[in-house]
Amino acid sequence: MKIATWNVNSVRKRTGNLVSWLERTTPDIVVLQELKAQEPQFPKAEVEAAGYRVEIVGQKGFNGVALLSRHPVEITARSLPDPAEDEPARYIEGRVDTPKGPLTVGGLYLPNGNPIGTEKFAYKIAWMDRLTQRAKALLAREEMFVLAGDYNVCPTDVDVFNPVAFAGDALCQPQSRAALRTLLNLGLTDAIRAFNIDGPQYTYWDYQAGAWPKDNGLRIDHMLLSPQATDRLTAVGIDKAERGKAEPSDHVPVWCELDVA
DNA sequence: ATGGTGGCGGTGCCA
Repeated sequence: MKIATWNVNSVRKRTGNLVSWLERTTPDIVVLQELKAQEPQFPKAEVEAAGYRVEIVGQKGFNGVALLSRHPVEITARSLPDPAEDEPARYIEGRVDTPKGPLTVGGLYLPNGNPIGTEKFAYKIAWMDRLTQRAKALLAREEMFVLAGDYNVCPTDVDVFNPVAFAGDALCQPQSRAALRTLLNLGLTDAIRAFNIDGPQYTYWDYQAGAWPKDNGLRIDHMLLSPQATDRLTAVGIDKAERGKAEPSDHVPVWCELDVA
């Protein structure tokens, strides 16, 4: 069972890249972020033609998440619990059956939080607390789950090409990192670090200032696994080559494989 | 060289 996450930065602009990547890499379940589209604007027919069921939580112009699955899926949430009336489209969660029991996949687009010292940063931290509560509820089931997406947090300075320049950024704040550790310390595993214990493993390169050719990247897209999922984790990857293609997203896909045969 | 890029929507906001 191959599970992937990708912040596509506008699904309409990325339809070609997305479909060719789906057809080439054939993940079983994919969560997408930053659709920047409402549900009717999503290229559903193209993605279905590639072999996927499509579930969308859309929003006009900003945010937007989706869950794609090659298998029957039950959507279990379209936001984190206790959403505000104007809750942004940042979370989707589904459940599929496997020979080893149910697998839940949550797709999330965590608030950026810049600039620090504003209500935007407070909202980020509050959203991380809500995500942690959701993780606790899922952990109580003692089943496989994966919380995947754009976390907008660089866990450590190793995950930042220039830690000094980013010291004041919301993605690198001690409070942001502490909130991510609180989530991890529930007993979750950062899948990429389970196979790559050190060194840069970037998933994002800014469009500006030649960040990609200079490899000035960040690791902000993560897959956090429950113990039951971690027990079946066999491989992980970052599809870095997507960043070098024409009209790329500024993020690349991150994936993991679980042996549930 | 205090800029630079990209997406949305049709101006400035967001990342």
